[in-house]
Amino acid sequence: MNSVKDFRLQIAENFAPILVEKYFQKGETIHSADRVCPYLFLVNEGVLRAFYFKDGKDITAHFAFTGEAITAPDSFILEKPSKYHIEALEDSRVFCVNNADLENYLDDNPHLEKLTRKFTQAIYLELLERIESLVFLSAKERYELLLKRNRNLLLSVNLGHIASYLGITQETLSRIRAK
Amino acid sequence: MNSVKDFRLQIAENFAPILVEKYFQKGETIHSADRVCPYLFLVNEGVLRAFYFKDGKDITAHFAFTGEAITAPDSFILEKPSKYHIEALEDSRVFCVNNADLENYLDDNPHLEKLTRKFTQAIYLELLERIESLVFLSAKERYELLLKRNRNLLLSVNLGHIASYLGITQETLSRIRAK
DNA sequence: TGGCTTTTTTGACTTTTGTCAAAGACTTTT
DNA sequence: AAAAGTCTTTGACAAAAGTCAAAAAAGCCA
Repeated sequence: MNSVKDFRLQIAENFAPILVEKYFQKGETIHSADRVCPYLFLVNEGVLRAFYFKDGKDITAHFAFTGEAITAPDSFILEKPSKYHIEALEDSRVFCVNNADLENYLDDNPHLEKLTRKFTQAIYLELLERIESLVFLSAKERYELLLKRNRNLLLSVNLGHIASYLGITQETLSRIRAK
Repeated sequence: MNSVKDFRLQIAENFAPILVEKYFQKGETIHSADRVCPYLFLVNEGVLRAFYFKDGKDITAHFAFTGEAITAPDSFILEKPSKYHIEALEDSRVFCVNNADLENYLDDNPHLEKLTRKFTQAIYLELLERIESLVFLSAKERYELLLKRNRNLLLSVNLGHIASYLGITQETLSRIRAK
C-alpha cells in the first residue's frame, strides 16, 4: 500500500469533476519541450514516456505504465517551459489533470489537500528508490528490476529507450540481455 | 526561487508553534535505524547526514547543510521503522518537526496545506536533479557539482561518505581528487 | 612529543561499461 | 516479395571504475 498505484482509485473518485479522459495513439506526442506542461497524466491503459535531449541524445526520464502517473515535473511544478517531451508508446487512455483546475479545485475542497500531499509523497518515495537503484545496483540488476516491475516492457519500449532510462548505452543493455 | 532553501523563512514563520529547536554535537546520532523517525529536521546551522548499511557498507543517502532539510523519508512518510540512521557531522542547530504535530497543526490550519505541498514538490525536484546527475554525469562531474553546492563539504565530511553518496568507491574519489 | 587510530592515497590488476563500426534482424511500405 | 527504414546485436578496442593490499598522511590524546 502507499504506492502511487494505490492512489489511483482515490484520485478517480475524489477528483472526478476535473479529470478529463483522453485517448492517444501509439507514437503520438502528448507534450513538447520548451512549452509549459500544465497537465499531470494518469495512465488508465497504455504506456507513456517522458524524455529529453542531452548532447543530441534522447534520454528517457520516466515511463508510466497502466496505473501510473507522469508529467514534465519541472514544468508542472514550476510552471516554466519544460525540457521534457512526453509521448505515447502504445495506444493509451489517460486522465489529464490540469494544474490550474487542480489548484482551484483544491481551494474549493481543502479537505483534498491532504490526499494530494500524500500522493506527492508517494511519488517522492518512488524517486528515492530509483536513486538507490542507480547508486547501488549494477546495470544488469537495474534492468532486471525494471523488467520485474513491468513484464510487458519489451513489447512497447525499444532498447535504446530502456538503456537511457537505466543510464547505460544500448550496446551494454543488448549484451546484458544476451547474458 | 522555489528551491528547498527558499522555503526556510516561510516555514519558520508559519510553523513557529510546532518547531522545536535542538542542538546536536558533532558525531551525535540523531536517529537510529529500525525505529520510526517521526521528525523532519531543518538545519539552521551545521551539517547532518542520513545513511544506511548495505552489504555491511555505510552508504550516505543524503547530506543536509545549513538551510536544508533531512529526515528518514521511508519512516517519516510511511510511519514505519527506518533503514536510515541520521547523524550530525558538525555541531548543529536544528528545527525538529514532529510528524503528528505537523498533521494536527495542518488540520487546524488548512491554509498551510498548500505551502506544505509546495515544499514537498520542491524536495521532489531536488531528487529529480540528483537522478539526472547519476544518469548522466561522470563520477568526476558529480563530485564537482556537489562541491559547488557546498564549498565546506570537505571540512566536515570524510571521503568515504562523499564517495558512497556519489555512488563510487573511496579509492576512485581519491584519484579523481588527485586529478 | 610520541604513539595510536582513523582517513586518505597509491599501486597493480580485474571487471564493467563505453565507443565506433558494421552486420543482422525486424517492420513497413510499395 | 523486394526495398527502405529502423532497431538490435556483435566485434574489437578504449576508458572508467572496482578490488585488494599496503603505505602515507592526518587527527587525536595522554
